[in-house]
Amino acid sequence: MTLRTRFAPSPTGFLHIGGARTALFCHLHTRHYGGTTILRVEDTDIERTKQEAVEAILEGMRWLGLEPDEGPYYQSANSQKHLDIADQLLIAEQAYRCYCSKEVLDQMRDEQRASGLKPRYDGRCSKLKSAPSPDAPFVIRFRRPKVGEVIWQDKIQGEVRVRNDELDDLILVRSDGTPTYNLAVVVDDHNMGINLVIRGEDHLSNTPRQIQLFEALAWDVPDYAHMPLLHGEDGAKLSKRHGAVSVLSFREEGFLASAVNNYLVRLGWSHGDQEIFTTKEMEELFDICEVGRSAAIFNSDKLLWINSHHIMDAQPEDLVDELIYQLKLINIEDVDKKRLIEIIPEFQERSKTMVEMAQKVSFLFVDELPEYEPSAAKKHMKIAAIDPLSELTKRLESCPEWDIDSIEKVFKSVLDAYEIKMVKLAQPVRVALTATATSPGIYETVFMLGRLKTISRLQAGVIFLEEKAAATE
RNA sequence: GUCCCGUUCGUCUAGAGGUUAGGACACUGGCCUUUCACGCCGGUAACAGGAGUUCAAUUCUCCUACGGGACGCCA
Repeated sequence: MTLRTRFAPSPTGFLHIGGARTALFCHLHTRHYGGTTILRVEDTDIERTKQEAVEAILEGMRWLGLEPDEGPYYQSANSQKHLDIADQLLIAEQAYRCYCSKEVLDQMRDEQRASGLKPRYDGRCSKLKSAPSPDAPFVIRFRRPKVGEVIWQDKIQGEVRVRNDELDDLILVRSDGTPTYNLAVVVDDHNMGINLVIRGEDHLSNTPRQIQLFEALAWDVPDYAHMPLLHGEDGAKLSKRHGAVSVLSFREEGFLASAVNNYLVRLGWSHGDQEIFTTKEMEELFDICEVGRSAAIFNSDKLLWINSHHIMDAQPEDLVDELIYQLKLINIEDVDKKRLIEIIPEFQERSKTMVEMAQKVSFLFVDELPEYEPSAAKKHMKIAAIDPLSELTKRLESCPEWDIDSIEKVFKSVLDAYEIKMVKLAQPVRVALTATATSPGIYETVFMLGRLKTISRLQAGVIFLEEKAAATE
């Protein structure tokens, strides 16, 4: 039997990091076993459904490379099928009409809570022979088994048992005639041939009810795997309030999709001492059965570290589009892609994010360098550097070739002529060329910048120093 | 409140009835060095508490504490 899994988000907002993790685990486990992934939008609550949300979820999945093999299907498109099943249950007396108003139910729950009971429907309408009045509004409730228990072998949680008397008769069809989530899921999972349900642990308590429904309908019960939740830094379930931002904001912040996936897969799952995984490795190695049962806390430091490794390990060709994207955000446009690919290797092990990389390469593309960073200027732009710097400028200007070796020779010759150490020359040059105290190797920096910009920035550096010297006299 | 689940360094995790309780992030000392990084070597740091089973428990059982989830005509 081939594996069929589904990711079933409700379209009420963007795809956040917790949802992404569920989608990822679904995707990886299914790939590992050569199955089929299905995306099904759980939009049975029309009120709360937003079309933009569906788009946002899709976009998030696309970015992470988690596109489903089938779908998106919309649960609302199957309403009639859901209702037919409800009718079938009604006829078989496995369901009944309940006429209790919301007020009555609220009051009942309040009373139960007050006397220390678990709030749940007491089944008062289950024995009703007829409607209290001909046009009384009603919901359809499932007549659940009262004795015994539901037991299933959860792929993550192990054996789970729930006594039937802990449960109540859940609503299958609302008073407005629309099917509820619990009915829809069971019918759709069955119709779509889903044989493994991977979802968050917050659904654990729905599972026994759904199993009861499967059994009442004499359908095969799928396997279940309930993932421990991902918590925010404060230890509570992720929500809009604590950092459950759209996964797409990670792209904005310069994270690679593969790094985000890598980070998420290590929350609850491990493979020996390995920390860095390519997407391919994850697909080969991951198994939902190996996932642990305790919740993890989101930690951005580790994500950052993993991202830096994915940047280092990437091919420049695979980074260039993200770099262009980030450069645009800081108003650097129309850069030559080929040139970018050539310079990227110099920045890969210096950038933890693509945002950082964009900042670090920006000195190569701007016409006007910003003011020198005060601390860099103070530390390295010393008056003593005037002569070596202007001499270097001259020699670079007349250097016959423009390659790393020739540039190095010019530097060495200036060093010899003035009997100074490399730092004394390299750092002032770096500040003059980049306005900062950090950059790739100085020969590489000079080479990448090109002769024209190098010479003019060095000249500007000399002038800066001369003015400083004049001012201190 | 009721039901369910969880608890190994600050964080993510490995681990087995007997281990110097391993790795990673973060922090930190050093090396490398033209800067920043990368890399390398080292350091600090954990089995929530209490009973029981056992020659032996952090590992098995129970209780407590703490944390989380669920208790909707939401999904």
